[in-house]
Amino acid sequence: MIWEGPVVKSEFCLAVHALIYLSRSNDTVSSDELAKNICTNPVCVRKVMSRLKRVGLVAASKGNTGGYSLIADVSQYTLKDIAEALGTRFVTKGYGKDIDSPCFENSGMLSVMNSVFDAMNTACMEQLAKIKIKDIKNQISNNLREV
Amino acid sequence: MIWEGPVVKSEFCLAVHALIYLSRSNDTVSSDELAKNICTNPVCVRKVMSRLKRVGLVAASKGNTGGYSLIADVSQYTLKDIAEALGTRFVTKGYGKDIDSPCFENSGMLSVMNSVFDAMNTACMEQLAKIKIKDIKNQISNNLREV
DNA sequence: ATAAATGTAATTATAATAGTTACATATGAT
DNA sequence: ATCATATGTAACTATTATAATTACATTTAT
Repeated sequence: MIWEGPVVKSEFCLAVHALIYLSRSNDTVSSDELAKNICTNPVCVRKVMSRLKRVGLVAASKGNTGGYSLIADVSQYTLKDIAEALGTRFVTKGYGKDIDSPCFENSGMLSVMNSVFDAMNTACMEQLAKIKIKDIKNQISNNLREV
Repeated sequence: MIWEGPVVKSEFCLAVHALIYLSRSNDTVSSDELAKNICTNPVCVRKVMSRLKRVGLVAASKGNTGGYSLIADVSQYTLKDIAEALGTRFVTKGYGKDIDSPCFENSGMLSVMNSVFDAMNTACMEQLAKIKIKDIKNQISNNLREV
């Protein structure tokens, strides 16, 4: 059975962080090591990484010397690639929590607003398509230099 | 003292819904009536409407015959106008919940990701600038016709 | 064999959001 | 004047969403 829950922003961040960490390592990296570096939990790491693996963004190996590693040069991947791999939605659907309330089911308001949220989420994805992992890495090193 | 909390998506929806309701009414409308129509709470309505009032999108009057009413024709307002009036952020900042964790404060990762979120939120706003209240009203009536 | 890794279900803990209560203030109607 | 009824907003509670943890099955190099 495969885990198919909704994927939220923090998992997107985790993925970006992990991919950059992997790109700096020559060896495979375990979920424990990644978790320590990202200040999160190994299980959260594995949940995210297993999704990246399914889409072919990373390789995972089990056993004593196992862990995660990159398949190709990740620098050219865009943030959109990552978001799509995870199924992240930055603007969720739903009219607050009253999705099934009688006020909306007949007014059409819900579906209209949902299409607005879809359009916004698409706009987010287009924005992410402009940003490559490489760009994030460059900005980080720039920041470090300033410090 | 003025309420300055974070404004979330559901409050944006509430505002859109309320403005459309007001545009169909000739009289002033109380928060009770609006709440009933939007399936929410009168206090939530008042919190949102008081923000719209501060920006001049609606008028509010107290007393026996009081309530909310439109100042000008709201049809030409865009959804961006409403979002800005409320201070709604559709893509929040912050790297999950670990904003102050030691993993980010020195890496620059947090500020880099925050600028990504800012860019996404701006993209959302630009998308909303393309949509007028009038468009939402038209779509609703179209939907009603189909039913 | 076994130690150590991933994969994921199930549970618990925490944070974000929505709803409610309470009350101060204002105002039109009588 | 007073009274019923409206907004404005703080403080609290309830609910939902998200993150972290526990547990364990599976895999694999040593």
